Amino acid sequence: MARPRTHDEALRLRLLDRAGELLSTEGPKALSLRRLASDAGTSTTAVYSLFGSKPDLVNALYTEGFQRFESRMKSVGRGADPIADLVGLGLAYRESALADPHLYSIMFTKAVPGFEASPEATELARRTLDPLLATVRAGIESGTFSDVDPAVIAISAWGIVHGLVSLELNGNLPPGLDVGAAYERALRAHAEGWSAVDRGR
Amino acid sequence: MARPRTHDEALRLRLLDRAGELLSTEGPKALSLRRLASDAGTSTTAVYSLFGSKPDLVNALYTEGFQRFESRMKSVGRGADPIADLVGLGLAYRESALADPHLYSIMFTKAVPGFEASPEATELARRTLDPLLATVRAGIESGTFSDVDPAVIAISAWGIVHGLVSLELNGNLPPGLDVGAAYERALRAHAEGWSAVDRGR
DNA sequence: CAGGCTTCTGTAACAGTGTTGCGATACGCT
DNA sequence: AGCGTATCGCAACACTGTTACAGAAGCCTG
Repeated sequence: MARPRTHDEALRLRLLDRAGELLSTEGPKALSLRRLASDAGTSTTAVYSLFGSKPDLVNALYTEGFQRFESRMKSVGRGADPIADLVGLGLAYRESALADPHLYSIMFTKAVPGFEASPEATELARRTLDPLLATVRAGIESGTFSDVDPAVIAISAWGIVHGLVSLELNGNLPPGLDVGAAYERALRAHAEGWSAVDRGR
Repeated sequence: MARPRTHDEALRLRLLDRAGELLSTEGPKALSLRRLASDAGTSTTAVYSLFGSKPDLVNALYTEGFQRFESRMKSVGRGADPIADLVGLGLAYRESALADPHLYSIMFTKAVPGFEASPEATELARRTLDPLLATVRAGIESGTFSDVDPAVIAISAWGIVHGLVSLELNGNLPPGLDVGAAYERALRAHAEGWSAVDRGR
């Protein structure tokens, strides 16, 4: 046997970087293998040796996005107030999305038509919710949140955060609105809606 | 002059029907003009006379989707309890999305790469929120909701509803979860979070 | 009823896409 | 040193959206 896996790592990174750049500046339509390869100074075949196919390349971006996302989520600590913690996670979510909108678009909206996330990537995405689940569980234990299935509260929180960010990135929100303030306010109202003390049960 | 606008209306409807069908059964990738025209028994050029381009055809589906959506939203009446009304609107939103998932995907997630909604279609989409705004305003007037900018509450409600439905349609929700029940519960918690009486202000 | 103008539609071409054989190259191991 | 294999570049295939160019079809005017 001879020459097992050389796989130019520099080229791999260059392709991924350029792919993200194309995605963010000109959208998914502009992400073509020929242009990508040409911009990176190589040929389309290199992409196939390095990644396998275009969906596989997108899958690499997908995991990259969720890795950054996971580290941001983990960096949000837990304090004394579960409601504040929940709001903090939501704010981190939005910051993450605004920091890499093009990654967000392939992570949560199917921006690249043929792409399906690999099982490993899907598992990584699922694991991203763990900090949220932990915060919810802590809030239930401390009696702050209603004693329901933690998954339900976590998904509810994920839903409002994801929905608001999607609407913002899609340009569906009315102009002139202070998005940041409205966002935080909505998150707080949502968290308080799950609060047990306010409703006396 | 001669032969002003004949524009076979039957063909137009046939194309739209088949386009929606292709979209729902095989996804956006399978929606090609050649196949669409072939299935409808005509040629690709007909699509260009009837609609203008592929994005314009998608725009027709987009408006179609929002028209159905608007009628569903309008059919949700207002009762005595603004919280129940808000939850009712959210349930109608989900039903609408589940009834036409393929339309939903082009209405809210950019499923077709090159497509941008026309100004008229965008205005129609904006108007869809009017019932929600009216319900929120009524709730503020009756003292049920906090006295903040109605747009903020409306967008918050839209956000959680849209987010949960997006997650559901994307398959991001954990298996084994009773989605309908969790959905309704989340909507109720959210609405109660905006309730003024519970928080004594 | 005939003619002509306009609108529409089908064929075929163009540029572009993802993907894949094929041959050549370059590299790591024996 | 040289063999063997992984990688890469070229070119082709089948497909996409779009459009130039005809031909056909219909409606209004005379």
